[in-house]
This record gives sequence, C-alpha cells and structure tokens, in this order.
Amino acid sequence: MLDVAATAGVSVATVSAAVNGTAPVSSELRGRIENAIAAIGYKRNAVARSLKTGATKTIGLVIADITNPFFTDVVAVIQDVLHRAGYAVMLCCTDEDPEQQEEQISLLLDRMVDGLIIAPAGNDHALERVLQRAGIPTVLIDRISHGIAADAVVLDNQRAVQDAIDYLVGLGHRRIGYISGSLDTSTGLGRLAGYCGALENAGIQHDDALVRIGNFREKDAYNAAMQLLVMPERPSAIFSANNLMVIGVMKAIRDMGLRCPDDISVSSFDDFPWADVFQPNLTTIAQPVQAIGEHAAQLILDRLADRSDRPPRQIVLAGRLTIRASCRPFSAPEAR
Amino acid sequence: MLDVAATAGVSVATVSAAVNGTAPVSSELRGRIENAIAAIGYKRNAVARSLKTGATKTIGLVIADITNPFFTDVVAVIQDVLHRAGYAVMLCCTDEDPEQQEEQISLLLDRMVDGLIIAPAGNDHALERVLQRAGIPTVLIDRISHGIAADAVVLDNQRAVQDAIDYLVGLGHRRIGYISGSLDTSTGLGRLAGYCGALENAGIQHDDALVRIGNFREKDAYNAAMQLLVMPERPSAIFSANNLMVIGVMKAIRDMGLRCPDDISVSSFDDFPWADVFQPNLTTIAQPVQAIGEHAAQLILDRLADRSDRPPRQIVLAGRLTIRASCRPFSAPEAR
DNA sequence: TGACATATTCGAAACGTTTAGATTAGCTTC
DNA sequence: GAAGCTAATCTAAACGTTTCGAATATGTCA
Repeated sequence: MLDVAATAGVSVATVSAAVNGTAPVSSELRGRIENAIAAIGYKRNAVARSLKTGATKTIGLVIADITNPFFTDVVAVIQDVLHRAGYAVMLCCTDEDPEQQEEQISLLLDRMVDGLIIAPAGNDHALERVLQRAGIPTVLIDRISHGIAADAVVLDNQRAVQDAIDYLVGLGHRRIGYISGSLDTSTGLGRLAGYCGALENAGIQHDDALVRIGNFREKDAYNAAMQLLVMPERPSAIFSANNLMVIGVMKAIRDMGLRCPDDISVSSFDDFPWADVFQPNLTTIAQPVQAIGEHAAQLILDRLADRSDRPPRQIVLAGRLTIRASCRPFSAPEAR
Repeated sequence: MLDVAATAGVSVATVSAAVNGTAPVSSELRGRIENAIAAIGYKRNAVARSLKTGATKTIGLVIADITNPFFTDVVAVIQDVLHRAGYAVMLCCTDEDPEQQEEQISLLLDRMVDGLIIAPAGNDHALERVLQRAGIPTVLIDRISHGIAADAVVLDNQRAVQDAIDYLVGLGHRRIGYISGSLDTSTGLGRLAGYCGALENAGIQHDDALVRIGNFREKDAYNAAMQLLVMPERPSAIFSANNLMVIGVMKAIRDMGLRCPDDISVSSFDDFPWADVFQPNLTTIAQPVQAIGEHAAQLILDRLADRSDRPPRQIVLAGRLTIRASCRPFSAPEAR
C-alpha cells in the first residue's frame, strides 16, 4: 500500500480511503491510485487489515465428519450463503471426539474467526466454558449442547423417528431393533426418545436388548447390528439412527446371509441421493439440509450484523419420512 | 501479551521467547510468565503473529464440489495430515466453474495462505498467471492444468478406464456408451482417452454418438444417458466417468423402464462404500483416496519446509477395477 | 479582504506480535 | 582486578493496515 501511495503520489491514508470507499476521494486522485494499483498488482493484505479491525471475515465451521453426506450437504449451503456475504469458511472435523473438538475450536479462536457454527460432539461442559470465554457469535447445528445458550437450528428428532417407528409398527412389526447414535449427543438422545415413545404409544414392551449403540459410525453399527441378528428371537425390523450406520447394518445383514426386505425390514435416519435407484430402496427420514444450512448461515450473519444481545433463537425443523421399499409387512418367521 | 508482561514483571520480548521457546528463559521468569498467562487467560493472537512472520500456518484447499464423496474422502486425509503438522485448512469449492475458482483463490491469497492444494476446474490460463504471481507452494490434485509446472498427484486415468472398458469388451459388449466429464479437465480428457484406446485395441469402430458429456454432474449425466437410451440401437453397456454421474445414469435407466444389469450393464469411475450391499452392486474403479491425500499433503509440506526450487514432482497413482455385479455378458437383444 | 465553512488530503498512532541488536549480570581466566 | 565470555533480558523497530484529528485548499459570504 505504501508502494501504491508512493507511485500515485498520495498518502497511504488516501489509498486506504480510495480502496475501501470509507472517505471521499477526488476523482483525480482516485484515477492515479487505480492506475498505481493496476501497475503494481497490489492486493490488500487481509491479515494486516484483520489485525487493525479485529475482524477476519471468516467463520469457523466445526462438524463431526466431513465424510458424512449429511454434513457435507449442510456445509455446502452454509458456505454458499456465507461466501455471498463476503465471509470465508474454515472447516474443521472432530471425529465425534470432544478432545479434538476443543483443539479445533482453539485453533479457530487463535485465528480470530468472527463467528462459529458448531455441531457439537459430546456433552462436555468444556465447550460451554470455551465459548463463554471466546465471546463470539455462535450457532449450534444438528445438535445442541446442554447448558449452552446459543442460537441453534435442529431437527425435531423425536417426532421424526416416532413417525418412522409408527410406520414400522403399522406394518405389524413388534420386535424392532434400534441402532443408536452416541448418547452424548442431543441427536442420539432425541432419536432414541422417538423410538421409545412410539413403542410406548403402541403398547409394545420395551426390550433393552433391542437397542444397541452404533456411535454414528458404520463399523460400530455393523457390530451392533450383528449382536441384534444373532439373538435367538431376532428383530423383524431395524432402524438406524443415521446414514453411515445403515451401511453397517446392511453389511451385517448380508454377512448373516439374510436379505432386506425379504427377511428383515430396514429404515434409517438421513436420506441418500441414490436411494431411489439402488435396491433395497431405503425408507428414510430426509432432513431439510437446504433449510438447515440457510438458517444457520442467516443466524450467524444476524448476530454478526447487530451485536445486540437478543435472546438466543432455536429453530426446529421437521424431518420427512420417505417411504420406499426396504420395509415389508411383518410376517411370522417360518423356520428360523 | 503486554498484560502478561506487565503482571509477570518482564518485557514482552521475554514473554514471546517463553511462549515460543525461541530463546532461553530462566525457569524463574518462565514460572512467573506461565502464572500470568493462566491468570489472564492469554491466547497468542495468530493474526498479529502472521502479520509479522508472513506465515499463516494455513493451507488453502480448492475442490470442485464438497458434495462429491471422492473429494471429501481426499479432503479428510489431507486435513488430518496437515493438522498434525500444525496447519489449518481453508476449504473452498468452485462448482467446476473457472470464474468461481479464480474468486476463491483470490480470497485465499488475500488471506495469505502459505500454500495451495487445488483440483483445478477448467483449463483456463488465468489460473497459471494467478499462481505465478502468488508465488506460493502449490500442488495440484486429481487434475492437472496444462502449462502449470507444479507438484501434482493424479491418477493414471487412461489406464484405469481402459481396464474397465477391456472388462466390458471381454464380456462381449461392442456398443459401449460413455458418459464423459467436462473435457476442460485433464481427468475428463484422460478417461475418455482410456475409453477410445480400449475400443481401438479391440478393433471396435468408434461411434461418436455413444459419447455424451455429463460434466461430472448427476443432472447432466441423466440427460446424456437419456440420449443414449433412446437411440434406435442403444448401447448394451454404459460407463460413467465419475461417481455423481452414475447416479444420473441409473435414474435414466429406471425412467426408461430398463433394469441393470439385466437390460444394460453399467460401470463407473469412483467407488462407493455401499456398493457391496445395494443392488445392482456396481463395478467401479476405486481411487486410492488415502494415498492421494497423503501424497498431496506431503508434497505441500515438503515445499513449505525447504523453499528449494527443485523441479516439480508428479505422482501418478493407479486406480483399481473392482468387479461386482452390474455388468453381464453381452446377449443379443431379443425384441427391442 | 478577512473570516468561515466545506471538501479533501495527510501525518501519525495504533493493532499484537517477532526479532535484531543493545544491555546487563554473573562467571572465567589470566 | 581487569578483560573477556556467556547467558538472560530488554528496547525498539518493524509487519501492512485503519482511523482520528490536524492541515490544507477551495470557495462563499459579509
């Protein structure tokens, strides 16, 4: 900028004013400055700018797993909206590990991000303290962390799972296996509550043995499903609490020599773009990823715009049960 | 940091030395400083640090589409390696649009990233100039851009596709449809060359009408496949040049009332984690995503470590044809 | 013509670090 | 005991911006 000022024969203050349009500059000087900029190939140094202004125009985005299509779908729309608003996005993954989460958030805070969008892993109170201290706008997505009073956009997980289980019950299923996500997350908890609620409504006795923890991971879900499938009286249907886990469930079913939906019905949280064209065509709960992303981005932009301390807003969206062909009416097992 | 220095009763230089370990500090002062840091809750300001040192410890990562599982797999391992080395990653998406690409790169350059990992969109010479001017270490992944002399890690696309087409030819197929990616990319070109090469080797006359551009996008691929399927003498097999497009191909097949593999064989570039458990079990070319990511990260770290101007290294990896059940031996159409 | 408002432009002090070079203190060594 | 080292610490100048208040120029009005 000094070089520009020198070749244009003006002061740096004027260059700054011209570049940012923060103060009137005569067209004469503006012309000279623009020429100088073009000649030198000057680019404003965002780091120095950030140091002075205290704003990096960057948002930190913390999710569990970049390999999970649900998160990437949401990330894609968040990025889109924020870029349009002049913000860059710094993406970090926690692998569902609270310790890594803290590390990543610390890294983002070091870099002075202006705001944070987080899908919290675990239910650590550490997060609460860290965010308190950071004192920057934060919005929670997908999951909420107990005790953190922040803007959030989440799904009505309980309602959504209840719909799915109701559907299975309606097909006559009574012994329904449930592969749960980590119970350290609000999603894990909420979805399980939906399962339990639906069973209770239907007057079906809850059987602890039918609920297994898959930690939202394919591998863990595979093992969990295996345990379900080797039971003497195995479930006639299995519900998986997310997209990654249902792959594990399907692999377990295959490895046990069973077929879906002939031998066992399967349904899961999160939709797949290919579900319509690959068999079994999975019956899923589709999340409104577009809406989730847009709301999250908008919430953070609002907070960034007016620093007013309006009370946190929680946006709750609904999942949509998408019935395909992976669930069959219950039929008594012939000879197991 | 001044606060820390003040409460510890030392100079900022000493605090800096203690924090960074760049100069010896007596254990006496080190203790006082550590206490002061704990008391105040001091965190080093990375922005100021970057301004002074000229390094942001951040790598820009530019890909086409965060929604594409191939890219996210690669991104995941790159992030992992770079984080371990103390670098943050800033992820940007171009949507295969050279203009957006330039914008995103500009944004990263503004923020003074220390290096760039790019899967270039288009074959613009603009990119070349921009990178030249930026003068920071760059590694290209997945695709190479003509005329850019940079480190790169790519696949032997031609060889890989040739293997797949050889396989189809071996099954007796003669009219093989090809859904191509954008021919502005080296991957689009290389994969098409593999198709053409295999056909030539087999002595099969090339038919332009069998090659359609799907631009690596599901939607475009759907339309492209539709054109193939309404031909009077439609192909008996279709190869899709990436993962997103094969979904479009399958949808087209379904919408035409056909079945895979009964009526038509399908194969594609890029593997799916669920391909083993959903029918038709796709025969695919799996890319070594782990290796791609590790090499890319290592190349950039090497460049960052020694600024030596060693000639660019190009790492070429091999794809692996994974035969499943989506291709059948050719049988003459009965009554089409 | 002098006083005053208005419109531009400029000088210089931040922002929070790093770091080269100066300073000081404490030891050796002759 | 002076000279010379070494080790630890400090002072102060950067890094490239933004921004406040001062300075300058131009025009207007009495």
